[in-house]
Amino acid sequence: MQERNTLQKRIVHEALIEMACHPTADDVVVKVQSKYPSISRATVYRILNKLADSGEALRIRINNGADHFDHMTFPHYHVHCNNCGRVADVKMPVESLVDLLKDTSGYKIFGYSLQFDGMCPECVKVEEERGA
Amino acid sequence: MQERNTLQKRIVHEALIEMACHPTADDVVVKVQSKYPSISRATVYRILNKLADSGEALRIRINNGADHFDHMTFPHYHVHCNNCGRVADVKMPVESLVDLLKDTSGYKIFGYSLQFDGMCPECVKVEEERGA
DNA sequence: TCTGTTATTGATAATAAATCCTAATAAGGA
DNA sequence: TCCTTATTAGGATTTATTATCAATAACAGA
Repeated sequence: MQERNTLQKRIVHEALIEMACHPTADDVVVKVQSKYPSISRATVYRILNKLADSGEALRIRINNGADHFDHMTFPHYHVHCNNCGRVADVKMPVESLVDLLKDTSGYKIFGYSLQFDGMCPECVKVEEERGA
Repeated sequence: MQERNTLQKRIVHEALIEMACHPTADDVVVKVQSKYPSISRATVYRILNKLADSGEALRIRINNGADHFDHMTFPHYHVHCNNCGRVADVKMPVESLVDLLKDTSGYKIFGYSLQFDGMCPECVKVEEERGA
């Protein structure tokens, strides 16, 4: 038996899809508890992590604050307002990244951070040796 | 009197420059305390934050762990190894981002996150009104 | 050089976010 | 239905970081 389809998983995933904004885990807890008061905070965190790991959701890390989550529909980027803390989608083609300062979306852009996730050559090697 | 040039600031900044890796705040605390045992953890955090705010250092947020810091020399990106947790520089031109999967650097790239920091139109407006 | 102001520090308490722990629960195969 | 075990609830705990505040020390001016 691999993975179980629980009420909690369905409700959390559904809540994330419904929330068009970019909620923090805690936002999701509040939302979900309005429908299902007995759900545990740890459960919501666990399910959100699983969704993020499987690629069904995106985790957005913000300086000086909690992680935000985003139901993945299409590849896109995010702007974080340093003032109010809100996170919004950016529908900007990657190619124009270099023209950041000319952005006319109404956002004042101070900077950006790009981070790759993967596995370094050393770890790839170890993994391969273990597999072989 | 604006900003004071203290021994602590000099030592922390110097340590960050010396550390070619991408240390966490705690790594820097350990390093700095080897030279200057009485320095406080809070002081190191405070100074690192100031460096990051002023653009002299870069804060790199990693899933599931402490922030890493990087002495800024030139614009570049980072790879985080999901396996060992190490962070390394990526000297990849932005233009080739779309060709991620063809990357031949030896890293297995699973994904990336790009995040802008700035101020949203609503906040820009409020700021302007307050200033005027 | 001495002195006063105040930015900064050290030490520790406090906070925030997320995870761990474990008994209880319930999904779903037989 | 029963059994196995993945999953949950709920609180305790951990980890990273910040707040607090008295003590210290930069540095401008006398």
